Amino acid sequence: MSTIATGVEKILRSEGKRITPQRTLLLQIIEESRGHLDADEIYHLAKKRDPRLSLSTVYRTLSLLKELDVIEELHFDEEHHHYEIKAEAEHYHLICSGCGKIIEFHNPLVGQLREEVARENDFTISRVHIDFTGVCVQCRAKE
Amino acid sequence: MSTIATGVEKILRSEGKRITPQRTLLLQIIEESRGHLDADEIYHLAKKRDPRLSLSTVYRTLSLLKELDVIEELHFDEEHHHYEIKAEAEHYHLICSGCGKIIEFHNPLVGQLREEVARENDFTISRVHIDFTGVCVQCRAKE
DNA sequence: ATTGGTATTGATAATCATTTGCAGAAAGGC
DNA sequence: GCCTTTCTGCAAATGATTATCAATACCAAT
Repeated sequence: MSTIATGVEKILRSEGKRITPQRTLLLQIIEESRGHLDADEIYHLAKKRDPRLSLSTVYRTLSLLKELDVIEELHFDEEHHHYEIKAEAEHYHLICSGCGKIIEFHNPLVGQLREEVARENDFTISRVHIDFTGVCVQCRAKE
Repeated sequence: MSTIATGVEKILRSEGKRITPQRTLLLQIIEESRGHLDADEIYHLAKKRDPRLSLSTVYRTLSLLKELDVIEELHFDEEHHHYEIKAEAEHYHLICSGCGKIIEFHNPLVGQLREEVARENDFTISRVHIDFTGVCVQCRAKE
């Protein structure tokens, strides 16, 4: 059913990995909730559907999916990491320091920036990581 | 002597904080080594000059200097953090995945990008965080 | 200079997120 | 269904960072 999950099954198979209910469930959780959950949140959401699930499995699955390039690990200014399905289109994050809300954005200037910086520094850039921290409209109104 | 250290002393005093040899030493280390050290590296460097120094003091001083906005804590794709003197001019990082080298860069496009994104999303942006991961010339040659 | 009050230190234990070892459970090719 | 090998769950281990607490040392006022 879900486009991403079926694609991932192929990748798993081709790597000699197995398709287990835990992996399927975790992938669903990450996919459905479209966004930026951390390991513990994923664990609790998944546990509602499979109470026997262990946190180790969450971490192991997360690192497997990361290896397979299915999800991406995000390092915001926090102690733990967040994960999201690796989208086709690159995007970046806008984080509200008031409410913690995370907004994704795109902008063509990023491409230009990337090219310029690569040229100026003789670098082959493979990953772009941009996040802006600030205050959203709602939080600004509250202050 | 060092411009930064003397400035920091004022800030410390005005906050009722004390100036201790440990703090002075740690600030020197961070300042001298111009760059992106992690807590443990700072600890070992400092310990050479003051063998009685404890790791706790390193962490405490680091978080104090961060509060005072003297240094900045960087979150690269690693488990631990890196620290650097907060430069007047904002800059961003280019990280070589081959040798770990970190290059700082500036680019006027960043300002444009920031403005556009702020306007489009109704955000007041206060911090910009950009890092590009890739391969430097030297490492590319080796492959 | 001495003192006293409080911030700071070093050593150690505690915490939090994440990882690992191991024995039993279960995919999936035969 | 069987058998091999990967996975899982649990518990214990790890690595980075933070908290505790008694001892020490700044520094402002005497």
